[in-house]
Amino acid sequence: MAVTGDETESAATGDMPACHIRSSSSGLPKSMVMAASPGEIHSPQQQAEEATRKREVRLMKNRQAARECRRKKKEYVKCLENRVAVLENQNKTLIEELKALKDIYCHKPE
DNA sequence: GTGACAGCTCGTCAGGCACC
DNA sequence: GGTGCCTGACGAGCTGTCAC
Repeated sequence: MAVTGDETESAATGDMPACHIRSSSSGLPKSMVMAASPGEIHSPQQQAEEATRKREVRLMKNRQAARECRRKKKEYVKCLENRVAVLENQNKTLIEELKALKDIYCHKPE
């Protein structure tokens, strides 16, 4: 069986697979992460630069988050497709089994 | 060759949710 | 409340296919 219990559970609840590990670091360049403290900002130009920098950091983080989100979604869909294949096989086996049992029962001498 | 179309990927925005 | 993360929705750009 290729589908684990956890996957079965998450599929039943509609959640993503449990194999996802959340990374603590953002993966951003240090130059983007290091910010001047608010106390150091005085001029309107510095404030504008700070706002621009913050926006760039936010966009970069969101870009990475979107990539990760899509990767997880693909993985989830793959899990579901595997599960469908497994269940279809099980179904086929059970139908064959039922057919065989019916055969035996119908031809049983009285 | 090329224009139309469908399908896919990516970046961005907006809203919900959890945590503090 | 403020902040950060996650994800659905949307638009833009790219690519493959098909009819002409």
